Amino acid sequence: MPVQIMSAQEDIISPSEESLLDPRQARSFGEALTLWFKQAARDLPWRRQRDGYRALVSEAMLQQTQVDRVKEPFERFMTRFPDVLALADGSEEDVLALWQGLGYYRRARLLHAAAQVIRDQHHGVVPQDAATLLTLPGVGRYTAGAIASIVFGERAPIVDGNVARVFARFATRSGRPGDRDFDAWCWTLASSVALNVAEPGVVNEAIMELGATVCRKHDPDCAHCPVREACLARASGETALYPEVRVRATRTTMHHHVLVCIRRTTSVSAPEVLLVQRPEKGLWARMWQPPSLESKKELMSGTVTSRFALRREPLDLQRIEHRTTHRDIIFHVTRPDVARMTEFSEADLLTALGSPVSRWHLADRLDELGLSNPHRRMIDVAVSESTDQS
DNA sequence: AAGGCGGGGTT
DNA sequence: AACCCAGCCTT
Repeated sequence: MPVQIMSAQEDIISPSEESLLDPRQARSFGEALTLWFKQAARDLPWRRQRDGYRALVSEAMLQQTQVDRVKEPFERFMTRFPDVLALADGSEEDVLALWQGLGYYRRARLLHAAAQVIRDQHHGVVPQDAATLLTLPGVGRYTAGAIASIVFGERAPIVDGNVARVFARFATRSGRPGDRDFDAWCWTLASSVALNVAEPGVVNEAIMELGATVCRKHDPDCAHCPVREACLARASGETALYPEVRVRATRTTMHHHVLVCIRRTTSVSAPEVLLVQRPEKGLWARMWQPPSLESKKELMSGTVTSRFALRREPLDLQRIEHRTTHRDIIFHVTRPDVARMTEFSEADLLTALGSPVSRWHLADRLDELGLSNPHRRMIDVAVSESTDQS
């Protein structure tokens, strides 16, 4: 008998539809996916050896980040912090540096904090059950369920973007991810799967893998889907209609007026760049960058130079556009003439910018610190041009 | 419940 | 140019 969604009887208190796979159908669904996964699974770094720590690190990196972008940073991270105690004892600066380029840098600090909780409250052993994992910083119900089920075999459900897409198509369920009813339906369905299949961790990972490689958002490869016979969207040719599109946040534009100061203490020494640490909260929290002013609108050149405590016009101004999901940032990069560096007071400059924490750092060792990609790039450009001139 | 949080690949 | 991604935390 093919796998089919069965509607549960109406709940008097909650009239919202609750769909469940009955146990027999869940087992059939899981069996098909298990067989498929065992021959179709990609070779990924965190799958080669399974343990709680590797799962914790990989799942943190994979939050809202595509698999291909995580492979290299994961290997780097595991080399530098091979176990949870090494991570817990590491500095936040090193952790942020290793997170370079991954984005959503708060994840790095939360992972660091989680490692310290594990060291201090769990005898240095990564918890193995979803309920305890859920108490760790940066670990939500998806991450807790993923580690508990995939590594330790717990019957814990997981729903990520892939799972939601597979379920929505399989059952032609209307609604959009992020919508309360839709999300609750997904978690209910995931629970009925986890509770009834032989290997819940394998099936959980298989559903995600299916969503990532076969049941793709665009151009799904239904011909190679192990559950195509039971998929309602496939039957009606409506895979493109599920799930419904998520409502998008509006994007705002910000202007960052950046001063890239480069010095050489002697003519032969390597160049150094002046860096400040960003505030505790907000964009690129506690990461390093050249001093800057941020504003909604572009500041006049005179305003910038006076606020920067510079008496003369800067030599050049480079415009760099950087876009993220939530904002467009236009960097206006000013590079003071090295010969004029003595004409302003570094302390006055930093006071004017409200940047209490600063340091001169070797420009060829930026990989020791956490810097955003655009800041790293603009420093590299400035250093290479200053080297050309000398 | 809604908004903030990166960056790059894909369409 | 717009979309999305192995989500989570804060307000």
